[in-house]
Amino acid sequence: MSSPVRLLLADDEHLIRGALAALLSLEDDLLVVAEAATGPEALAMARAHAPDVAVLDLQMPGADGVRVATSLRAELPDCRVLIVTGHGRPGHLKRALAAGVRGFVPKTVSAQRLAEIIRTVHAGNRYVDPELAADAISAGDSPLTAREAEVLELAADGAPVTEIAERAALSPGTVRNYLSSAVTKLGAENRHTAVRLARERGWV
Amino acid sequence: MSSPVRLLLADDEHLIRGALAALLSLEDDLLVVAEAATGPEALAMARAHAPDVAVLDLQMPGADGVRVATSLRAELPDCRVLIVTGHGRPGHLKRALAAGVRGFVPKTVSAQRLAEIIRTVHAGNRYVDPELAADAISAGDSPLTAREAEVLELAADGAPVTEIAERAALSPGTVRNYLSSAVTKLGAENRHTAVRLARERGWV
DNA sequence: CACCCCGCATGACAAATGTCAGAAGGCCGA
DNA sequence: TCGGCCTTCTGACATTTGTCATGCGGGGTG
Repeated sequence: MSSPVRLLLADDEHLIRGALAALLSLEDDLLVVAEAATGPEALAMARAHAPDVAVLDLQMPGADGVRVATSLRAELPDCRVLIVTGHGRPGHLKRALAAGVRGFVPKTVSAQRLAEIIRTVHAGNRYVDPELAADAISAGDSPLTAREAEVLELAADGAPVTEIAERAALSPGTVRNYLSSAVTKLGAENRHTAVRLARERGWV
Repeated sequence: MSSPVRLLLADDEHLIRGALAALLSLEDDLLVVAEAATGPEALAMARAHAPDVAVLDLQMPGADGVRVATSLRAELPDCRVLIVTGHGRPGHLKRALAAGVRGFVPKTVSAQRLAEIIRTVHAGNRYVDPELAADAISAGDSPLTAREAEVLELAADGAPVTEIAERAALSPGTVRNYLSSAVTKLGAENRHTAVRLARERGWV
């Protein structure tokens, strides 16, 4: 047999990360060489250990999985990235693929499946959970322009228009226009439902 | 040594549940006798296997951990309940304790710690994560009246006042008054940030 | 019983928000 | 080069919120 697949595991929940490390170590062609709890930590660990495959949680403090994947792609092009996620939003998948991620799976898979998928990814193939893929396709592309999405994101935590305008360095009137067009494009009643809809589709 | 502690594991993420089961099985005084992926399933499994300790995820489809705990308390008073959660909101802890839960820990603990805590809970003691406990104490009690909380909850998804009024069978003016007082009590800028704050503190 | 708080309501006012029209400059593809 | 789209702005308007004063009835507590 050839040398084992060297893995980096990143997940902020110690319980999951530890358990996963233990389970994957049972497979004798897999070897966990590093663990991380945050985005930056994952990056540092990757630099230090140059793993074959990085298994990243999508939601982590610091920088999310996709962001880490982007940096990784630049710094360690040989390191394949596999993203695991609790609740898979359609848009995240698209972003992940755009960032050069090779695999995207929900946490509902079993450890056996995950081990197989790690091997698939390591072999240079891609793997995307069929259900998530179907969701992503049916959700379609975002109808929002870059600015509309940006302004909508700034509106996410309920900030008033003046604050959004400040943070986006735009005139308040412009902000309201973008918000208005985003709301109509999404078929929402107001900016807040618009934010929710965009979130659900992964467009923010 | 006495007979092992019989465990029920409930978590909707197969990956975590399986990994956890494997890890806890390594401890020779712990025995996983049942697993479940949803609230109702957890309940059915508990009835069928009468475990000593039920380890429940807080967020599960069907019925959340606290709901399951309440039912369990009535049907199987001898079954101790331990809740594990990803993001621990202060209010959840309070609700859980009120439901007779014996332990409450975040998923950031290690499997070793979890095993110890399971033993603690099985021995009849309680265990609450110190950090979560501190949060809960500092967050204090909800300053909202029942109606204020109700209206705030209905406002959560960005519905306009008229719709909230309809759904709550209240006059629109009354709704606005409740919203207004909730907003001032929470020190928020508007209803939406108020909803977010109340969510963070577990008051909705 | 008087008092106070809560639930519920109304009315009025100021501020924020949603919507529309119009206009200027930049960039890109036909 | 022209038309179309995106970005950015302004001004005006209707609607929705947020806030406050005030009123009435009910359920406790002292």
